[in-house]
Amino acid sequence: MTATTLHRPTHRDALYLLEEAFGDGRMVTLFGRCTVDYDGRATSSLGPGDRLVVCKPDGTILVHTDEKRKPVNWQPPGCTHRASVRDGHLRVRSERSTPTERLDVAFERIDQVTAYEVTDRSDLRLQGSEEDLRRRILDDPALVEEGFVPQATERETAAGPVDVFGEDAAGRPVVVELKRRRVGPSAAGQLQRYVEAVDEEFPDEGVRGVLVAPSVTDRARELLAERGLSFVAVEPVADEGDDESGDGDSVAKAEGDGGDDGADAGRDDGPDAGDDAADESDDAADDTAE
Amino acid sequence: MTATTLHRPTHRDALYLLEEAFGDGRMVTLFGRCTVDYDGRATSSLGPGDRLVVCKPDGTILVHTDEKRKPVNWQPPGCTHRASVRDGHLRVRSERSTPTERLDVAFERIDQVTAYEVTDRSDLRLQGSEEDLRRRILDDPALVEEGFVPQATERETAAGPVDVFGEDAAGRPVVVELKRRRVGPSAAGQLQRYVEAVDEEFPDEGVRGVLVAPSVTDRARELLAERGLSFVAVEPVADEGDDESGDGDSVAKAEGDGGDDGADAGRDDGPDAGDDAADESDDAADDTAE
DNA sequence: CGTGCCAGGTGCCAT
DNA sequence: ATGGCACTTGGCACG
Repeated sequence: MTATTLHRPTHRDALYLLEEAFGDGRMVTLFGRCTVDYDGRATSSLGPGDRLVVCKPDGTILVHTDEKRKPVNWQPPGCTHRASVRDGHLRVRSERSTPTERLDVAFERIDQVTAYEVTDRSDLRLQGSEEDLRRRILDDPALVEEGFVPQATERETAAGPVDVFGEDAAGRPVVVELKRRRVGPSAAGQLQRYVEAVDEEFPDEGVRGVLVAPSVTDRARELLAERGLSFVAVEPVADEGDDESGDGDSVAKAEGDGGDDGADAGRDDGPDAGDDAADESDDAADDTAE
Repeated sequence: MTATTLHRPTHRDALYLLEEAFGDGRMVTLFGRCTVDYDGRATSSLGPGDRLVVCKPDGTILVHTDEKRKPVNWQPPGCTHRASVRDGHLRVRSERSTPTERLDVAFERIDQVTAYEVTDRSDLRLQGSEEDLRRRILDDPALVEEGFVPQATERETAAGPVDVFGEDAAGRPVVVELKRRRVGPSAAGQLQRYVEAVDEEFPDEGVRGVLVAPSVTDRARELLAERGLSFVAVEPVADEGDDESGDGDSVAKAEGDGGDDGADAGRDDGPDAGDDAADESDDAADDTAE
């Protein structure tokens, strides 16, 4: 079996399962009413409430409430988990050093504990990063400007590595800074530091700086102008044509709303199948509840 | 009941539970073998593997593997969850607009689905933030320097709001930038922008800039020196005396290690109770497995 | 809504 | 370990 679950366990039984799971590297989720205390880079305390706690075999621990993407409390990978029963509470403690940090979760009631055997060898393939943008620039340097010739990436300077370094049609050195999304003043400052550094390497050659990004804030634009730097607008991802959507048989829809949604539980958005264009070849073996 | 669980459910049964849970604002966890595809600000795809999926009633969805603190894929609050059964897979789709993003999780096997009723009214109390540091500076301006007189916080300038603005013993304007931890070059740049902006408001008054932080990197120190800015070392949190640790009855210990720990499942670290100094008043009603 | 900035940021890779 | 920086950064406050 790959998932072992206890419902409403005693603290002692929950402890046994945690022992086993921690011992053989299984992932654990706990759900119940608990308080959370953290002390480390900062300090925090959280009163009683129902939360989902996830303990990973790599030493990560996450405490999630019913809101937000970020855990309300956590501990990063590399920590040591311990569990014990004290004062009528099941306590899960996670600690690390450098820096010294400690997280305590104290359950007064445990609704469920589950230990999972996880096997996952797949790696995420992500596109649209700054890395992609760099490849695009190298593929087509004219995106920066006509006549631009890239000569190096990640070229080291006294101010740190420059994304793309090259020269323009007139042979002047060009420093290119890439950003995959809209940039603010800090990017202008970063670019200027690079230009200044390269300028010391090539005195009197009139080193230029170009910021490549989808867009720029007003203030950053001003800063660039003040400092004689240029901006070139380039979308972070190549045109990926049409995104097909539409899913025919929508079921189990949740609006994603805090809570006070009142009376809106209508489930009568049923007959909307067969939207428009034939999208994916998804129209096979549909099994829809109801 | 506050947790409803299905073990090894059919896709159809899992779908029913998802419907209900999405409908009445319960939190859901799914565990099983799945693939994940994302398209939005970037694009990603993840091959088959065992993962834990968390769907929150606020529209958040998280896909966690057995490693790392960050979900391998996710969708932020405010999204709309839908579930359906297609091509022999249970598909959970989460979408939003502005920006348009879509996440699809396709389960080929579901080991467990659970719906939780979450009630959590407690707010996290966090200490050690920049806000705390600001209060300390205002309490004791001499931490910045002898004779410093704060006049405003978050004072607006052309370069943005200044953390603390005031004047020194000689009546010169002082811009104070606060950082709760060790700072790098970007903080120096930020402070310089502020000083330049205030300098335009008070020409010829010799506006000064002070960076207050626990410590500073070498490069940032150089930049500050070049630009005539000062640095003052201040610890982010007031001395909180002694941190007590030690927990006597450690049980269910997990090292926090990738996986290849070989033979180390020994559970014979038992007789280490009663460590050293009498720590907390925790020594009551201890119930320890074994 | 965009704009700007802090965060217990996290993660990755360099020295 | 420290440093520098990208990130589907996330989150909040403000215009």
